[in-house]
Amino acid sequence: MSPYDPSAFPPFAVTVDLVVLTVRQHALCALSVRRGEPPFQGRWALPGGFVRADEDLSQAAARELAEETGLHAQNGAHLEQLATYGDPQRDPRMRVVSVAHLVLAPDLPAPRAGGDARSARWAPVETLLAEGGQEAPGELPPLAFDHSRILSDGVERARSKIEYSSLATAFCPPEFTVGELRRVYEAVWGVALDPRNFHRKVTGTVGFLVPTGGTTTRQGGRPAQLFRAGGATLLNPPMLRPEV
Amino acid sequence: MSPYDPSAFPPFAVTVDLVVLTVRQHALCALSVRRGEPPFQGRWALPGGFVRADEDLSQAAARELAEETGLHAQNGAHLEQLATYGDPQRDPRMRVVSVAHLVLAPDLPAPRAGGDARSARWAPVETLLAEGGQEAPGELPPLAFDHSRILSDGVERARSKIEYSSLATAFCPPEFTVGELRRVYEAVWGVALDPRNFHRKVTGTVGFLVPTGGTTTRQGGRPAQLFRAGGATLLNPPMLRPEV
DNA sequence: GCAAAAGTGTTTGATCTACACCCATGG
DNA sequence: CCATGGGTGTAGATCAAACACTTTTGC
Repeated sequence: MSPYDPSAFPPFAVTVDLVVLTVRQHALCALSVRRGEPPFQGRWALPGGFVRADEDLSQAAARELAEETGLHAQNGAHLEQLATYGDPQRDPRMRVVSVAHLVLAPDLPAPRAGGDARSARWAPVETLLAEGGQEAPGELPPLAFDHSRILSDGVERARSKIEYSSLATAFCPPEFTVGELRRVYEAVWGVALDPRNFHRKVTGTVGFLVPTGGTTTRQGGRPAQLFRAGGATLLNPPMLRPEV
Repeated sequence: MSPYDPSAFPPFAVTVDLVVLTVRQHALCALSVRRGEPPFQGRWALPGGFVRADEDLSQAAARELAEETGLHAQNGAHLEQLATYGDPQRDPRMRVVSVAHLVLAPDLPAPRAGGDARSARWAPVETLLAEGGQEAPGELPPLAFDHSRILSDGVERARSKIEYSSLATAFCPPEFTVGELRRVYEAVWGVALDPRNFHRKVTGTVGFLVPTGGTTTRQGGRPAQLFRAGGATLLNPPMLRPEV
């Protein structure tokens, strides 16, 4: 059998699933949607959907993101491919290969899913990934399909990538303070960082932050300088993540 | 339209493509195979093939690797998923989504493709990625499909991953010297490293190298200690890649 | 002996950590 | 005036770069 005989390939469905992360109230949160139909009806899952016949994978991811959250990737949010999941048993109905994407977004957007706000929500990743044990009120068992695994991989990617890239700024609004950026790192890593050393580090890395000239006191205390993300995408030297 | 209506999804073919890297004669080389049929007949391409109906993606990659090279992933070689490529135009015949995998292998194996040695070969990645310009004798235009892009992504992944993991040992035979490991880094990064500092660094990182007790003079000069890869997979602190 | 590669020691500079200290606002 | 967060200075530890030097083999 020729390896490229078009009549010989088994048919697959291809989907994109989205790990959409944001930082709210000092916690790393992910977007989840409630499934309205079997399988896993009523369970929480990652947003996603089928790739259309004429769409590239990243286009499909951006479209699903806009449809399910109103977020547009070019508007500050960051979108990248995460990994692909193709276990033959991962969907009980048919053979589905899912190309997961990772989105890092600022806190601004309120979730919406087809106009039904109750069927989409932000939840702390610790809550979504807590398996077994008693659930908090309103919490439900692990995510549908293999979405716990996908979410876990996405969180791990985000945690490691903010070490050596400027991606943490994708969690911030267009203008932000050093303290706000530090609280992003603290929320994503789940650690406390020294504010003094953090300030010196990020302001000393050329191309990371650009002062806008403005200041704000929205965090209280002495007015803080406002910054925009600079052009640099790679941090050298990297931010050091404290030992656990 | 329901997003999970089984009758509504467009059909895709799903393949795995392999970026198989090794170090030979102080150069980073990739495995390429000559295409025997259209499209791109006669051109070089990455090895790969269709995912079968009952196979996981990593199983398919391991199977293709064994079929096309005789390499077995558990035998020292490293296999990991790289990225997925799904441009609607990437294959002129039909909609194909390819899940690329990255393989790092020691130099030992001679390539074979269905018994036909002439249709598979190792070539320096610089040669395979050199686009345009005059080709050396026996060289051909860029790889088929989007395989130049895939190879380029795989090389970039390997270059960055040996910084902070012990993966460089996957390029070495089961027992190797510090100098051999250093020449792996030099070939993959295309730089010269200080042998003294390199030696101190790798032997000082706990869990990276385990001395076997043996020595060898296969590189000439004073006999060198032989090592096996230790259990550690993450290098902390990382190997520092010199500025270009 | 000489070339070649292995391995050790030492100096210097960069950088991270920890913490003392001052600054500018709101209440 | 005081609590709160923003920002600077500085001493010690740690680590990497550079390079002089010794060791052990093959020829």
